Amino acid sequence: MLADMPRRSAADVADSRASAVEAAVDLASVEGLEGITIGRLAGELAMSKSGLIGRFGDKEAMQRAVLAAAVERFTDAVWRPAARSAPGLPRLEAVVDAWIGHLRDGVFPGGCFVTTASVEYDARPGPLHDDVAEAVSRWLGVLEAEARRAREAGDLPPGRDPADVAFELHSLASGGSVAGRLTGDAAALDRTRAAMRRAIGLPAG
Amino acid sequence: MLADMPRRSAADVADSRASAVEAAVDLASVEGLEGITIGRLAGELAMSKSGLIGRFGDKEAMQRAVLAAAVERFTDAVWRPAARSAPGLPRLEAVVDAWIGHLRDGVFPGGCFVTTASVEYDARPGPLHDDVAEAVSRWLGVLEAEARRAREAGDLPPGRDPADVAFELHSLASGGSVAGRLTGDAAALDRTRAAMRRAIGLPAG
DNA sequence: AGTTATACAGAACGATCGTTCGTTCGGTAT
DNA sequence: ATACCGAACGAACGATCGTTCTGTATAACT
Repeated sequence: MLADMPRRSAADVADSRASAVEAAVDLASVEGLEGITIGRLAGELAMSKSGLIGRFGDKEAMQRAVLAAAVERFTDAVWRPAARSAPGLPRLEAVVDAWIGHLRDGVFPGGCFVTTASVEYDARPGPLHDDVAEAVSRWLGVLEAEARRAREAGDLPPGRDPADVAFELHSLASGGSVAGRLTGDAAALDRTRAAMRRAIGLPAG
Repeated sequence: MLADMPRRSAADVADSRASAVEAAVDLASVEGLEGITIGRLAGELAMSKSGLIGRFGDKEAMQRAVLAAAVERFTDAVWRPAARSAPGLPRLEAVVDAWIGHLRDGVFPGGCFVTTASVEYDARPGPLHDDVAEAVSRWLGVLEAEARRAREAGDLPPGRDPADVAFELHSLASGGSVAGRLTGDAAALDRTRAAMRRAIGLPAG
């Protein structure tokens, strides 16, 4: 017997909390993690403020859960598909395509969630800063490892620092997504994709 | 006679309002343009909320004035010094150095102001969105014109689209500044500078 | 000197913020 | 059948939000 199992239907509970978090991810991708309001979110979910926040404890815990869910959504949309490609340069190429694709498909209604969160907390200390920084660092580490494998396979110039490659890919995707969305430049994602491919020595095609 | 001149000492009035705006720029570069609070700002300036907001009319007008001042500060720090270099590639090179330099020097205590504002308003319509978009578009236009001159001088590959170059430079600076600040990567600005130089065909040095 | 306009303080407005209660209700275990 | 847990509610808390109004002191102009 599982002594610490939830007494109530586990599926229902998880669904309720998970759907709240997913709605909050969409809202926060537009308004920012700091722009979330318990009242507004509760209104959209047709539940009471106290009922909503009771699931998390306090607002900060909710924000952290929302961030974690957004990272998960990004991983599902970008990393998981790309990880099916062969390690090294092919996988980096697939990452670029999935990355651009998830921006084009509107996986986050307000643009790249992690970028929004990065800007919100890059100059403000606290647990959320640390969470965002940890997520970005981990992603950069993944990219760097892949770039290193590509270099070892001879698919990148030997002088090219894998950490530089990772950082450049991230900067391009992050900055390009914001600028394109802001100015309404329809070609922005194409420009970004071409620049990212250039960064890993691939033809623009 | 100047019929519509301010009745009060024009210099004093301008100073008072200007210093409020400058303080607000510093605050907003950390907390965001949306994170500014009339109460907080008034407290820092040791004046009343009503006295402060009376200078602008309402909060949105104040935010627009703050944004305009931040753009001016960026122009002073980045464009004006670089514009002394010869048009084309030399000027682009100077822009890169001034751009990185203003980030390194902490011209904005919370990182690049326009990037913060871009993220805040890239998914939210309104006058502030339009102001930010206009500022970014103008800056991209300046970069593009310079890239075009560089290409005409034969300092850039003929196949390279000047708009692509401008967009890539902006993406790198914007995204790199945020990621570096967030993760505390001391080498981030160097990486960004190297990537920006690569984007205009210059050696990393 | 008298008049006028302005800058600012102070107080108050309704709204909303995040949080904390006490209560109710449905489901599970004993 | 009883006890209990957890989810969710409605109501209220003090704090703060942006805004408005009123009074006043001061500077500028006649």
